[in-house]
Amino acid sequence: MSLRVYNTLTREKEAFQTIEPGKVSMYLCGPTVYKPAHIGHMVGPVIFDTVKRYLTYSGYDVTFIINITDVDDKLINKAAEKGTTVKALADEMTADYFDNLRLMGVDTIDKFPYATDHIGDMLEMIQKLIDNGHAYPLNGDVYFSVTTDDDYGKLSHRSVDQMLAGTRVEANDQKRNPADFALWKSSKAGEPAWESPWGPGRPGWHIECSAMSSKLLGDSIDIHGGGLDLMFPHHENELAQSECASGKCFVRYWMHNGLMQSGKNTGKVGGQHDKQGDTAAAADAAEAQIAGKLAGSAGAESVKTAVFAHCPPESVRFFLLSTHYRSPIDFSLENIANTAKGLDGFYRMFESFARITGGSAYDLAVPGSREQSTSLAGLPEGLAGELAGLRDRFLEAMDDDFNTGGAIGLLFELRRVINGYVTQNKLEEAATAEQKTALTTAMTLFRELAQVVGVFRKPIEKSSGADDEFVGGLMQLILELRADARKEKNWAAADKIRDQLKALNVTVEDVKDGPARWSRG
RNA sequence: GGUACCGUAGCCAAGUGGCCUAAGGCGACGGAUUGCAAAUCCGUUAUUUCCCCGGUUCGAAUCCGGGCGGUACCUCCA
Repeated sequence: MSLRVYNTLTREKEAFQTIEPGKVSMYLCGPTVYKPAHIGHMVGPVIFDTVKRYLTYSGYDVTFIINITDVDDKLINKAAEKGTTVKALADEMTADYFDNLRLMGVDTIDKFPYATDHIGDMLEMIQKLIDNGHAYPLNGDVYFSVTTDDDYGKLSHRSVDQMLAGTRVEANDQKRNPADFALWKSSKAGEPAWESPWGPGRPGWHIECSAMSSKLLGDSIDIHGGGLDLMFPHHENELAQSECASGKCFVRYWMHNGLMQSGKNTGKVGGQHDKQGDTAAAADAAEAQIAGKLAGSAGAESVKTAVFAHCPPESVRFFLLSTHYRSPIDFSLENIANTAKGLDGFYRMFESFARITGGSAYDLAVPGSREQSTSLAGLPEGLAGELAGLRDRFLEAMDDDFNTGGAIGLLFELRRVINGYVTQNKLEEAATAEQKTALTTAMTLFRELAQVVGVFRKPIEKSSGADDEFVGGLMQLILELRADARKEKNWAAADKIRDQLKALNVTVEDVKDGPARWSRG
């Protein structure tokens, strides 16, 4: 079985074949950095980070780029509103975006190009489009002429006529066709401006992605990703510009992820771009609600304060990946809490592993490629068979258009197999060297597959309270007193201590021999 | 109005022509274990069924048609 990818252009799953053997170029539309990142901004990066991980694991050499759009009308307006400069605002919001990506475990991006660093490339592309008759200047602006492109509309599968049918188009426009879109906009006084053959101005939306993609990855790339909301007009326009400029196929596989929605308050919470006026307003409203619900305060707020304060980033990542990337996903605290409960079982498995082997599951040397996958030789036959079967199913799921939901289901099954091995052989009580080796091998395979989807890579920060010397000492004392009571079969006292601690959100677990375990939260 | 997507158990969710007498998680119930718990393991939890109605097919959750319900997009400039 080999990799198949759903291509928005053809609306079909296609066998994955790269332009250059063994190499993959990926471009994902990043944010316009005019406000703090919201939870919807994290969807695309997490998904495509996972796509890159799997491609890398499968042996490809992947180059992955996410752009930062740091010049745009909204940015200009917002900066003016806040009494700051466009640059200062963009820098601040970019830093916030990066912070959130890091917390989500998104760290496979090779480069974040900034639109303002590539104005020259954009001017070049615009000039080329004018030269070959696909664009025309008009009063200091430059427009792309959609009627010169026979293919226009092939991505979103609609014709220019259809698009105009439902919209109120003001006819008193000098554009050749109402559907023509701006490549370059003349600037008004006080606005950020760059010199151009058509006078001072700034790039239109869309051109930055075309220019940077072709500059950094070449005229033809393998994968272009983004939220479903970007399919039209953004990607359609990018596609038109790029192919008209280069005369080559712009993108082999267009991949669009579903958008996040917020429970009852349905509607878009956010794709990767919130560049359109009306939808941005709707997104703001939805976002304000979420932020309000989560943080107890209204208004747009960064993910790290609005969301991560309530649910660990790993649970959010796991949640995003537990459904198919093309499906919409409902964001709610309840759903995340459900996911978090599932994760707890994995963390406990790691703790059990540490008790038995004396080592951390996180420190295992994990194979980074499918070819060098963990060897199951020497394992008990039944165990090896089960693990091998689950690995095959996991890879099959990922090969089928990155079915992370199915793959994560297999992670749960893997957990059950490992826990079963531990329980059946009573490894917590005593384990032979051979059994420890077998357990370590099984855990290595688990981590190998988990890192493919980017989870369980680092120990989570657990506020167990054990790191606090005072609390630790206190707990030790309390549990010793309880152990004494249990020795005397004074169950009333022992249960009272355990119940009262439970009321304080401290869970006590008795262990057959040795001190009881406790955890907080 | 146009263009798409979606509708699987109490909830989340995979599966998109036969291996489906439909993964997995959460929850619930029963058992092992425990002084009792917790954790873990085992079992049960959609049983002419995959929103409804028709059709294609030897065979459909999966394809086609029609309903019903939900969602998104139809830019910038003005």
